[in-house]
Amino acid sequence: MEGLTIGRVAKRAGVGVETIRFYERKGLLEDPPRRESGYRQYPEEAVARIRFIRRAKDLGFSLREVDELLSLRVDGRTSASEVRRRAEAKIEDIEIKLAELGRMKAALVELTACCEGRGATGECPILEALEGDSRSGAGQQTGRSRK
Amino acid sequence: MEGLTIGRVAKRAGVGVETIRFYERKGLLEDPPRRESGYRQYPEEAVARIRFIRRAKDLGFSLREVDELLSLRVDGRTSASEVRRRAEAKIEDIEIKLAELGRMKAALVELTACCEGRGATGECPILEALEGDSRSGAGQQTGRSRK
DNA sequence: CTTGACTCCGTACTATAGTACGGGGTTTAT
DNA sequence: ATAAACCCCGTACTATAGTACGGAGTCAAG
Repeated sequence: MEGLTIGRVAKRAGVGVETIRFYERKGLLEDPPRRESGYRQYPEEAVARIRFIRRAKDLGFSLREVDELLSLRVDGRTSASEVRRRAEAKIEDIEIKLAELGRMKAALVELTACCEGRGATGECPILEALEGDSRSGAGQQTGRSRK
Repeated sequence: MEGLTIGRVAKRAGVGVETIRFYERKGLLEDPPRRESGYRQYPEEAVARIRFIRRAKDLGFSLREVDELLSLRVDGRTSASEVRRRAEAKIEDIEIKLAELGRMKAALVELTACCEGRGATGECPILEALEGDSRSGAGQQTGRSRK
């Protein structure tokens, strides 16, 4: 047999068959070749692509954003400088997420340390830890953050 | 005036009024005291709490998970060791996210460097960068990751 | 003391990201 | 060669996270 069936791809990627068809409809997965019967035939790479989609989604990227990430390549329609610009924008997004996650982790670490000592914590220890620790959004206003 | 109105909280937190009522219904925000008229009166901290919800959500946590994070405190119903256990589990979740984001960032950095040089990139540079770079999920299987 | 902005509440609607269903054809293992 | 398992497609349904609506009451300024 030539290529993977949708079911095999689904199993390897840890998703349902319907999810793959859904991603295809959404344009996140290009339409794979078919055999005469109409059955989809996937190359091995499809699995990595789906795993990437899943991971990115769990990191708070929407499918639209994931698509943007996956489309970052130089081709006829997109120049190298354009790709570079877009990639840099994404890197910035990621750096923000990294910083936020770092702060959140620090707050939780502080919380576990705190748990060690006394028997009861305050109203909302995470927020307290987050505020006491460093200020970068809890203060007055970080600016317009609505889309 | 005593406390903030819902509209003021919304503006400061960068969300709509309805979102705050929604979070209240979901139990993410405890019901604030009211004045005789029925108007909600929020303490200053409510703003920080809402900002936290927003940030955590953007990091890929569901509202249920955010609630779990916010509920991590020692009180009558929860022992210190239990809180510690749960906090540690969350820290692990975060560490996974941090690692994934780090890998994704590295892939994008590689991509921008690549853009510098030649004029066109491969099929899907991000996935290529992710695979060539280090293997930690692209290989065989990281385990059952479906819920 | 009234007018415009704000709040109340319940209900309904929207977008996103899947999941499930069902009637059919196809593959494959026995 | 036949049944179990798999795949096709379109459509419909679900959960999550909001958004919008509308009629009524409240507040703050002129």
